[in-house]
Amino acid sequence: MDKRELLLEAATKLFVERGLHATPTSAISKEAGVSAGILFHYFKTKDDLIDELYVSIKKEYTSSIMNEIDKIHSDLGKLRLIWSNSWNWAIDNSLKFRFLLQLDNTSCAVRVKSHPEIVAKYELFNNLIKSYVDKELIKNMDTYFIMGSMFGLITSMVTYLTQFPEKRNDQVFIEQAWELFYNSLKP
Amino acid sequence: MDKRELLLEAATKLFVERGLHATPTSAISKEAGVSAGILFHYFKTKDDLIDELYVSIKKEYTSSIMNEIDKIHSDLGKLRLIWSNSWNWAIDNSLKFRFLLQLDNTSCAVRVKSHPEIVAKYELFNNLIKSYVDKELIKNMDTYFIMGSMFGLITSMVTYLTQFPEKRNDQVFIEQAWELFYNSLKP
DNA sequence: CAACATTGAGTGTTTAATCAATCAAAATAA
DNA sequence: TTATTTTGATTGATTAAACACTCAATGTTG
Repeated sequence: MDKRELLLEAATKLFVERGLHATPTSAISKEAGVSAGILFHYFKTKDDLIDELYVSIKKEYTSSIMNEIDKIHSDLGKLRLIWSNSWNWAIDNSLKFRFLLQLDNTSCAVRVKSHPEIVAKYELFNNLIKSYVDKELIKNMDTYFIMGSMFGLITSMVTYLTQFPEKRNDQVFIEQAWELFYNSLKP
Repeated sequence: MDKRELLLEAATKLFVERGLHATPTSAISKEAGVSAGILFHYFKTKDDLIDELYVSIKKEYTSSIMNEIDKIHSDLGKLRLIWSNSWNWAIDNSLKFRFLLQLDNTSCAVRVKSHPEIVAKYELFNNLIKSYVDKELIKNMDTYFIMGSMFGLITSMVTYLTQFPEKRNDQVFIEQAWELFYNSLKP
């Protein structure tokens, strides 16, 4: 198996479990089952590994948000799909999601928080929101504020579902959470 | 001035600016303007310092939430005060708030995330929400989910206001943000 | 064989934590 | 009051361990 990928996976796990400050590169290579030296063959430095890991996960997440969006035609349906894409990805990839959360709140750690591909995905989403505002489907507020509160609600939903996993398939809960989200946006 | 306090302040600043993994104890004592050794006079280990810092900040935050709540008598007024107490504290103490965010998303780092005093404050808040649910003032959902989404929205509001500080005194924005929050909770 | 992947012992540096030595101030004794 | 002792705060040089990263040697593949 691809050792680079093994290293990234091991790093994700350990960074989330122990934090950046308590995961030496030696622990990462050990967890990945490879030699200590090979890490520096694939990543120039530990910080480079962190950067690349962050960017690759963020890409994966932002890509998943718009998944199958073209299959839905109603505006509200699209919004609901984005909502469910978001929290489903976050729960199916909770380690990766928690890694993002951990790093999004430091000014440091990741030197490259934006990346053309990621920015483009955000722009796509932002434009969709803008069009919804124009159609008066949602509140007329700064679209970045709207995006932010959506991510805030998704984070809280993921935190909650991580604590109570049985609720994930509880249709009543899912419906209520969506309503909570959508009501916050309605004009 | 109290050197213990100086150390905690310096640590907050550096942890947020550089992250836990990139702030040696020597940097903390230097920033605080004290000797390297004194840190270990006040805190047994670096991890102890992190723990104590987390608990003290969390206490401060949870205490601020209910500030002057007894001066307001209407239910909705209380909820709105809690909302504004929360985001005002977070913005007035943005370093401390970002430190909390940073650590709340790691399973590690802080070994003591709960503390009787903190838990008590949460319970107080939780009971208030419960009474609101009973009065059908807000949605009938799990109160912990409601609390969580409130913190999610506050976090996003703080992130936004940090980026656009001029909005803090924009009454239209403040009103819209409150409405966004309250609409998400209305039955 | 050539090119690249992989190893793990080795290197120099940084780190948390210690500790003997000062210092200031308070408590006690004369 | 003054002299003496005790206490705890404070220092910074020191230490032992942990760390990121290197590299010569070895393996693998086409």
